[in-house]
Amino acid sequence: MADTIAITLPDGKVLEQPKGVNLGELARTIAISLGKKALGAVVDGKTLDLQRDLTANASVKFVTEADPQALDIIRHSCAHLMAQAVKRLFPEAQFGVGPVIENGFYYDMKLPRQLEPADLEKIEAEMKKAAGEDFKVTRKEMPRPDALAWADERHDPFKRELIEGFPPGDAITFYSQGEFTDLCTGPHVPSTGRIKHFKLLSIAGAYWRGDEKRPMLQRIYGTAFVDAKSLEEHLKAREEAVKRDHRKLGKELGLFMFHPLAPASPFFLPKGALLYNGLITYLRGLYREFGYQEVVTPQIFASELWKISGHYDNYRENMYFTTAEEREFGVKPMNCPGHALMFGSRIRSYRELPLRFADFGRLHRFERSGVVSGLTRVRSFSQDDGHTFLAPEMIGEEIERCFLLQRRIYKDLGLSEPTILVGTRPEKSIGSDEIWKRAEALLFEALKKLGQAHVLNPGDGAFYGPKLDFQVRDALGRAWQLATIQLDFNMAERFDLHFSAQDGTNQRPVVIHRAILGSLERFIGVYLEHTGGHFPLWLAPVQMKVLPVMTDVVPYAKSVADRLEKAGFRVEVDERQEKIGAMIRDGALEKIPYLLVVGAREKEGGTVAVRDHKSGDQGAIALDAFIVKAQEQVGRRE
RNA sequence: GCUGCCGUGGCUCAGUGGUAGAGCACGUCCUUGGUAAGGACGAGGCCGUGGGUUCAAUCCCCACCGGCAGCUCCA
Repeated sequence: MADTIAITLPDGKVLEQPKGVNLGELARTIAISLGKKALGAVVDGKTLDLQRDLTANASVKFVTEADPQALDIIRHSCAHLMAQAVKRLFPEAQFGVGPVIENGFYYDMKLPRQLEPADLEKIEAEMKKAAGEDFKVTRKEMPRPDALAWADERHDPFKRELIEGFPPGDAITFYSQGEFTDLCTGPHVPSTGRIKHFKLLSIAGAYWRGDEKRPMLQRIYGTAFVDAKSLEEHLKAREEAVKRDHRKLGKELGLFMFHPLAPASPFFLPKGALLYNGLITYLRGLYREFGYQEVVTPQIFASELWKISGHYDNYRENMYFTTAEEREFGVKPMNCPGHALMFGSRIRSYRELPLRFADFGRLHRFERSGVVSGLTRVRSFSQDDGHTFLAPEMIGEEIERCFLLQRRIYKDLGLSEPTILVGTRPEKSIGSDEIWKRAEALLFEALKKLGQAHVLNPGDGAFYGPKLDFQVRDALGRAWQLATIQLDFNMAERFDLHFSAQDGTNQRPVVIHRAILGSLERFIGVYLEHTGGHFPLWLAPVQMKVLPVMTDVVPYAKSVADRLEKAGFRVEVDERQEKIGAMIRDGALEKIPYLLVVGAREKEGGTVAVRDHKSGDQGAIALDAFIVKAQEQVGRRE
């Protein structure tokens, strides 16, 4: 009985097999077709190669192209295939790491010369060749000294470093395909012929081990899919994403611009300013509802403030400084210290709490030149910033309030669900264990109460308290933090803030920092990509444009625009002597929600022929009726 | 900041060691047109900036400025 094992299949069937049965053979035993289709197997929850043997009872599910694990296996093997091709073309190549990432894979390598885009095609061609040779992929374990010898023999210091980093007792595994062998834990496809649908995408630099003090390697990004259609779709989606790039849309729609004399600092053009201020007006309405009081605070503070707040020690290299009358001043990178000064400017009572300050103040941060990008990472911006000063027992309720505000705003703006990251206590932190535990528990409680999905990000809290970050992705799949809710047990201490509690004692307030859109700039960037520039009626910089069919009706078009303006809409009239088709085309390209065509017929009947940017020609409707409908639509924030 | 790439009319982009082109946009004129581009003519460029190589540089080299991708960073 020791020489057989029981294998449980996904359908519950149990197979008795000799001990040491090979997974590939097992697949063929179950069905010839499965033997052909299988790429690997999930054994007791772990994904393994088909060449592995089973020595104990196990539950086994074979991975075919239909399974989600297939993609990872294929991509990882594709990274190896790429390395094999590179090694053929550049025998001196040294390799770093080549992992699977969200939409593909990459491999870092040191090459004798800089790669050019044309090289990708050559490498790809070589990959196709190696795949066509359909090498069997074999796994073998090596003792540590042999593994190190292998790395040295290949003159591959990076691999050597990786091997040295492994725990001494562990088996070190290698995978070979044809003439190529690589250090790897696998799993991999059974043979290179199984990798069919792939594409190399880009070349970039990347520091060895992500450390900017270590050498920079060349990184090739690529992707692979199980079938041609998925690959095609993915490549197409990438192209589409480029069309939605907010920098392109912002230029095309005349929303904002940049100038070399103010690097990384957006200029909002009239239409962009309408959008910007429209968002602020909207937020102000909510602030009244949610109990925030807006304040206006200085732009520049004496450096003493930044020494109190800790920015001078921790954040100085990201700040702008100036000296006047021999006194050093710093431009604010954040609003919180200013708010702390306001809170501390007089004796505070528990009756005033929670005290909520909101601030749209302009912030400046010196971001390193390589990190700035469009509206998503800028040096001059404004946040929908708010700080609540409150007694510790109010934290739970206040967090919930922040959540309600966030949900309301994201719903009104039609944003997709953000990923919520919970940053818990980092290694370097201040405050007692008790208060941290309590604060973290309160965050989790609020998440639970509201049924919010979230991801744990252990140790990612601020040094002064735990936080929630709300992440969304831009058109190119890059993640951006928009909202944040942070608990702060530090500020009251540093600024010596206190309030008179009900029992007559002085107590330290806790501070909650929160921003819902994050920065207006970044939000507009992400929102542009989210909407593709098709803003809802209530936010559109130009909500409607009146198009006269011929010059005779321009006066009527103007009177229509006048009525609409009086009804509160942002309207333009196309007075060019163009054909109606051209006006419609241009209006559509400007992504204006409503185009109102007026000719003799409309003038006669006091109507407008409505063209909805989503559904096209809607026919004529009385102007009054249109105004009512549009106002209702604005009210619904559609 | 690091690695690489890029910088030509307002925009999108061709192009060449002998001081420049297209389409769109713009202007004028013609056209009075009904749901995604009517026509003709015209104006518009220190070819990012500064050095160098050369008889000659928008083109080659260097530096700087700005942008893009990735890395690192985002208290």
